[in-house]
Amino acid sequence: MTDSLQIKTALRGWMEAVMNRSMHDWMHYVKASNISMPQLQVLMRLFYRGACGVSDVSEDMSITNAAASQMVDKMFQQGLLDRVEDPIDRRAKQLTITKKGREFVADGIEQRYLWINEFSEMFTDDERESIAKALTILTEKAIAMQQVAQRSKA
Amino acid sequence: MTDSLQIKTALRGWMEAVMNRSMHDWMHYVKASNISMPQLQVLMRLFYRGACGVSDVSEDMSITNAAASQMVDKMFQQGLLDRVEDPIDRRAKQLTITKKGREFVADGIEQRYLWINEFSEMFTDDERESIAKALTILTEKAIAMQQVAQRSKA
DNA sequence: GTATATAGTTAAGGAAACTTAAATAATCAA
DNA sequence: TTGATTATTTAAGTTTCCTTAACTATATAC
Repeated sequence: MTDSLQIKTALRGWMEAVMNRSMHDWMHYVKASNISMPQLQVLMRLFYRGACGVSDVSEDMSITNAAASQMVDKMFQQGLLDRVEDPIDRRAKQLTITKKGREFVADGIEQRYLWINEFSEMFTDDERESIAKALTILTEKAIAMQQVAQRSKA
Repeated sequence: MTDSLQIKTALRGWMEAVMNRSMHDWMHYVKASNISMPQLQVLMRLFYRGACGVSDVSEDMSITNAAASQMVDKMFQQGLLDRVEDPIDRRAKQLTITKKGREFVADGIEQRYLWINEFSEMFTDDERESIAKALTILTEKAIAMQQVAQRSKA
């Protein structure tokens, strides 16, 4: 299990180095726009995980349904998301991200990843190959794990 | 430059898969406490980059000095940071994170990284070795790049 | 020494994100 | 069909974050 400890340590080190910067960059991106951090959280949920209802938002963010409803309404009026009646359960609403909302998130990702371009130039060819390979394996497993987690929740 | 593209893609894939989860986890951790997201940002700055003045906080967060001063005062009263007069320049204050503040951040990191422990069990021994090696190189360079960026700013 | 710039604080007020409580409307269970 | 549950909304009010404007105190330039 020494190997397990080694990879844990390596992962933590890497995450620490990169997370702060990334979170910081998001906050700046958000501040420069007229979208708030909580609103970004809603957009991210819709961007990455697709349509959901108002109460899914409130659950995701640990706020009351009332708060989620108000926020969603504001975002609807700003054209960041669409809100239509669920044809199957007419009490519920289906929220989907709009083109404008999707572009906001995508541009944020782009901007945050500018440093990746710079960063990527810093390696030798040997390093590049092994790093790309390692990251690919990591990413696959991370996605797999996330899917399992989501399925077991539903 | 095809190799450069490959590593860029791999990095982005990894970041996308993992960053969201991590940011989401931070927000939950913060919401469960009585510390706000902006306050966490201040704590993170002090935690990772050490002591600074009030105007460094306002610059870091892109808010006015007045706003920073108010927030710092609230956090001081909550015992999250210390605020003493700078002996060299008596107009300025030196802000440092307290034990309580440091523990809050450290516990957040711990909690957020629980999944890393689970995640780390998912690899074969071969994978572990190459991944740990790759991540170590990545982390070194990331830290080096950050330090250069900070020095060029000062 | 006087003027100017810099670091921080205080006051007043606005906008946003919450909360609880009460209401509406659709679904489900009997 | 009646009663209970569920999804969402609305209203009223609180707290936090932030702003501008005015102020204090120290440092710096001449």
